[in-house]
Amino acid sequence: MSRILVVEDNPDLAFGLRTALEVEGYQVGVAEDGPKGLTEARRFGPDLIILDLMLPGMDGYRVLRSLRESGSDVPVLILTARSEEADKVLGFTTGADDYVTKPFGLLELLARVKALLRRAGVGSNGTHTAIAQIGEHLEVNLASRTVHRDGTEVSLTPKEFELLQALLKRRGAVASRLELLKEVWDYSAAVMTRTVDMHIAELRRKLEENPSRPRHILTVRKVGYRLET
Amino acid sequence: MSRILVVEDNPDLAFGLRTALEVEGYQVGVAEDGPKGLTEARRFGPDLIILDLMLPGMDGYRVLRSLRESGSDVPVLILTARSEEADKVLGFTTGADDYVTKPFGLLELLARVKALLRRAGVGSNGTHTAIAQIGEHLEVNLASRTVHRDGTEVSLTPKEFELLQALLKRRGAVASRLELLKEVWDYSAAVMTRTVDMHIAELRRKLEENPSRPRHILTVRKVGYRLET
DNA sequence: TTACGGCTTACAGCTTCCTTACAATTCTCG
DNA sequence: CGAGAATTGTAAGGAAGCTGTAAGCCGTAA
Repeated sequence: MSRILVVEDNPDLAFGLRTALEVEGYQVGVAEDGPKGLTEARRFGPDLIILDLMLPGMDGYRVLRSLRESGSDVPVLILTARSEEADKVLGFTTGADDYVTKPFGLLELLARVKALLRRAGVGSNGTHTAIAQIGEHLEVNLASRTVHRDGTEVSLTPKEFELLQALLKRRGAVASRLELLKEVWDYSAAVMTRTVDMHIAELRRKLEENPSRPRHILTVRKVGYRLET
Repeated sequence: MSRILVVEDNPDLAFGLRTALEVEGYQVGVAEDGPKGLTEARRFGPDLIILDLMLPGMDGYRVLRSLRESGSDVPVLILTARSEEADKVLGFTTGADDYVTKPFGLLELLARVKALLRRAGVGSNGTHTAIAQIGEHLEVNLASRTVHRDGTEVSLTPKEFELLQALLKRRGAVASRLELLKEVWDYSAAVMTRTVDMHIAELRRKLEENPSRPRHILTVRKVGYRLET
């Protein structure tokens, strides 16, 4: 399912949005201020961001601007109490995709979210057209099936790339060995084998700065692995 | 410049919108009822449609629905006096991309139009260039179906040219063997055959400087090929 | 008939995979 | 805290799989 990041400092509103969005089947992340929003946008890799304009510290415009300056193309829906036309125009000019003023109807908001995701070409399973970032150094391009580390291409074998893709799909969450076996190797039974581990080691060797002390492809003992971005 | 179709029966409002949009540099078409809107959508080929919901005869929802049913993916901004949340949700569900209620601010509307065009990936002009460049040395002229390498013509067979065209359509992204078979050979089933590979080899021989070390027509193991420009 | 394009087949060469064995690490329990 | 057990990391080699490419057949058009 698609991933949505809510950047909102009001805990009640944030909770309400998270709940409503989760009921709709989205994976939701929440950040309570601007800088955290920017960090999460990179780490969480959302397909859409709902951004409050009135944030403590760094206001929403600045968040949006630095998001766009960093090359992100993720759809942004601005949520705010300011209903002046000039504010709206400023929001759109800065690179927003929609602008909803409080108080708003939840159903309308959900409908707008869905419309934005539809337009941005995100399928129901979060088919990113874009490039996924992992940490500071790694970029994964799903369309061309290439991976770049600090700008230079790293060549992965087909299995390695599929495994990375499977991890990426679950980024932040654990991928169990069985899940990975099913998805990458389409095993039906839970054959005990070290195949997954071996390919993980290979990925680490190619992608991690220090393969013996991985910072992105982490081990979850007794279960499987987790990709931290 | 982008083309915008306004479907609006109120002449004053239609005129106002047309003027405002033209000032912004858009090419504007106007239709005063639903059926004409549909006709114009096909004839005029707009990059965006501004659609009033309250139209004589055929209402806006029906226009939108039959537009989408006919396979059109053009962004649609609904413009209406109805501000009930249920109406908005219905609008989005039917396939609208934005929903603005009257009375509206002209600047806001223009900003929303611009945001929609941006998101839909419509540049400031059309996207149809007849000549495609591949690297430093190759030029592909789609209109005359010729390929030039360093200025001198390379003769491709019809199949070779179609294959190149299919790769070109996806430049940067992977084209799977099955996709290529479907598109160039219109195969329905996934017959296992080496035909694609053979023609790729032929293309490389004719287009690449060093066919055994291709720089443009790249192999993506287990999947297919990728054209890098 | 000849020339050409298009397709299949065959095989060589290379890449990729998986298994196994052993090392290293982490956990558990006395 | 320490020993043993469980779990994960990793290197290596043979087997399997994939792609590149040459050769040949067939149908069609000149």
